[in-house]
Amino acid sequence: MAFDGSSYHLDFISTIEDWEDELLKMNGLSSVPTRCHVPSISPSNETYASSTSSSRPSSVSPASFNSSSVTSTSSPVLQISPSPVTLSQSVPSSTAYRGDYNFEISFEHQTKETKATTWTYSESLGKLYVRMATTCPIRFRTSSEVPPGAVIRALPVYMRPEHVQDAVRRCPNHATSTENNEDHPAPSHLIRCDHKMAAYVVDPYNGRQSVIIPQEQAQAGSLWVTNLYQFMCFSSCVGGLNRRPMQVIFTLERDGIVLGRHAVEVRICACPGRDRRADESSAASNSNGQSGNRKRPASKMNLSISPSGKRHRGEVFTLTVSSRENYDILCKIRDALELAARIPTRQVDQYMSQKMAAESFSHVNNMASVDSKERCSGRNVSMATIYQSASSNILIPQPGKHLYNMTLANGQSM
Amino acid sequence: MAFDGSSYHLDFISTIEDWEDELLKMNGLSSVPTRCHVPSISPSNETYASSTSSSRPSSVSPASFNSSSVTSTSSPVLQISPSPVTLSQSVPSSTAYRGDYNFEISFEHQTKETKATTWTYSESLGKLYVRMATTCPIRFRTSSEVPPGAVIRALPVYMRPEHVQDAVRRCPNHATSTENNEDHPAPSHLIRCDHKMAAYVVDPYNGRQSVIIPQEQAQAGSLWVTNLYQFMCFSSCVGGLNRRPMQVIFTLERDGIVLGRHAVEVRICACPGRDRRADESSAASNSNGQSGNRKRPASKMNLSISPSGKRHRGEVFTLTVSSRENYDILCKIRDALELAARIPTRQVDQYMSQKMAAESFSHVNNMASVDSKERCSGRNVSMATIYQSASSNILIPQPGKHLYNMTLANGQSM
DNA sequence: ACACAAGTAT
DNA sequence: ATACTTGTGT
Ligand SMILES: [Zn+2]
Ligand SMILES: [Zn+2]
Repeated sequence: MAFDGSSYHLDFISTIEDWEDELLKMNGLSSVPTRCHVPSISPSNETYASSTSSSRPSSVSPASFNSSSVTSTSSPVLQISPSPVTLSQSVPSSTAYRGDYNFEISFEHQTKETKATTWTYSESLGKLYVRMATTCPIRFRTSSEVPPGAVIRALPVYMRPEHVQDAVRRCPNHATSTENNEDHPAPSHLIRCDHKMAAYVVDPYNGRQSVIIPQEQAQAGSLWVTNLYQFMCFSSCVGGLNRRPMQVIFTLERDGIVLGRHAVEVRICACPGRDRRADESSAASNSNGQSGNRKRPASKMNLSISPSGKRHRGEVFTLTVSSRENYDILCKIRDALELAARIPTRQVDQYMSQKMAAESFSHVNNMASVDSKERCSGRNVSMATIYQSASSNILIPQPGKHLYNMTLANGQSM
Repeated sequence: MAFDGSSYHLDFISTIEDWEDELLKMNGLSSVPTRCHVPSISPSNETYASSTSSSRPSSVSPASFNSSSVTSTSSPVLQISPSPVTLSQSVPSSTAYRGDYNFEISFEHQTKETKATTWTYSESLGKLYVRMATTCPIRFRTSSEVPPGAVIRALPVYMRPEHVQDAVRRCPNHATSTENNEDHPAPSHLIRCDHKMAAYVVDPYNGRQSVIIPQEQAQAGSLWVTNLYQFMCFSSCVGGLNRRPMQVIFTLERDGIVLGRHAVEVRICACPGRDRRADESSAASNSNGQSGNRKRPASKMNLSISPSGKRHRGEVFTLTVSSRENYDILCKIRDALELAARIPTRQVDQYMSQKMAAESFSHVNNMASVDSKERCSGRNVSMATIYQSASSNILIPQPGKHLYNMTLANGQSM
């Protein structure tokens, strides 16, 4: 029996009995003869219908995008035989069901970080917004008398009737990338759980992929047990979820019997905060008469920006430089100058006033600081000056009587 | 010998000699002993470094996204041994070269369909906009005396210095999808040619994929031969081109020798018309005074809301300069750099390719001219270099052995 | 052809 | 955090 620190590898379990033994130990029990709480699980490679020369015939025929030509991974995962209630029906139930053990899930109340948060849960929409491949804590509660050997399964299911029958799996891009997949037992699974006992399951009959972890009792004084989940594709991933709304069905199971169930719609995206806000406001605007928010400025009505000043036409000057390093620098500078010339006057003004405002803080008392207005006029040094300077090497300062200081914004990559 | 009606399958050619025989027959010649005009081509499966149980070891180790775990396809393609001039250099030349046979390419003049067109070519930008997986006619011209056995190769190459060394290939999603890949010999190739003699080639040393077709003489009364190409990923495909600008290098070759070359930047997108228009108007707004078109609705945020463009970073570096003249110059440069940093990547890329195109006319024979690609990397001179240069006065060029020339657009008012 | 959606660069 | 890019639905 061995842990790999994050997720369970079948490499280290010779049989499902080992997993069950470990599970029971966690519940303070020793291995018992009846190990059927996860019925008929038998280890096997996760195998897709594929054109590879895999010697093991695959019984999985996933419905979604092109899985038939996806390479077979050699990652060990559990393959579970029919678990009628949970998996093998073509449309798993998503009905909330507390059950006899008061199975509940919830999300931590977030500490006011509404912005660049990695996940956020909308109570009003019952929808979780989570950034791809980040860790999202989900809390589970059961009454204390849950029999040992129970597990919590997380199963993703499409919400629209047209798609419910499709198994939810990662898109080929993400499933076959090395990114995040190194040493992971189930690269093609959308949902991962950081639990060390996590086992990745694929239903041989409908190809649905899920992850199970043992149900554990909350620690003393706590009602909730927190488990860490990761979602490994965007809801928008082409060839995968492909913008199809999806929910995760969490079931408390024992002996293949569902003891409790809760479903949460999950949107996996790059900007959970933005998207939640957008969803909630559009929901608000149509549920009540809140004409409140339009989503869009009605297109081309947009006030067009003033076209920037016209540029004189195509005359070209040639500057000869006798050092490669200076040549490179000057190329960069020329490019910056010519690009800068494309910026609308308004933006330049904005930049300038920012600059001036910023510099009112940066004056160092023992240095001469050129007055902003005066400095601005520095912009009018003629290009010829620089040409001359560069080509005649007079960039060598005269041993100075004054020190000027100049501030530069960070992040300038040259 | 058999045709499949659209592209050439190695299934039907037992050896490259068959391909060559056919090629010569098309040129009105019978098979001849010397078949080396496509050097050392040997048929083989295209095989990626992969974790599949393919018994055939792969010599190809492509650079791009996750190819190492992509399934091996069983589609036959040609694998070409080193063709030094064209393929095996890590950065293939893209210099236009008419050569002795006046090799030229062009695009049909489009019949006013500016809208939902499937492809459009911008003469001003030298850039082709084409919808993915549609057929795009490209016209080739050579003088009539081209020796028999010549081929035309289409090789995609990334344009930015950071990516030029990556082989351009389809993203895993599209490469492994069944869509468009049924019976195609090269599902992972970005570029397809509808020619019945098309042969798909992969360089075993750098993984670059290309397609070759025989060069043919124009029909009587016509200068041009039209060939039909397809581009099988979006320029934006995640895990593939991934928004990286790309060009296609067309070479006229015989016996592995490049007889002529032309490169065309290609953007594969969903809306060629829209995107061309966007590119051209952003280009126009800089190069001439065409106040005509704005590029952007100017994001009403800018107009209505706080002008307080906050510097996210706010870090400020202070540079001391001991000459007033240099101080003025550096102020100007700093402003240009910081303004230039606000320009969207796309516009910068466009500026760069215009620059490169313009310079192809300005090469002066008795001056060393730094290759455009190489020069681009000059943009990566770190800011620290300039700081250092400016503050330690090392802008003094070493008495040069080379003269570099640099062109500057007019109208730069400093 | 327009407008939205949603990842990403800045 | 903002706003641009770009595929997609209508
Ligand atoms: Zn994905
Ligand atoms: Zn693609």
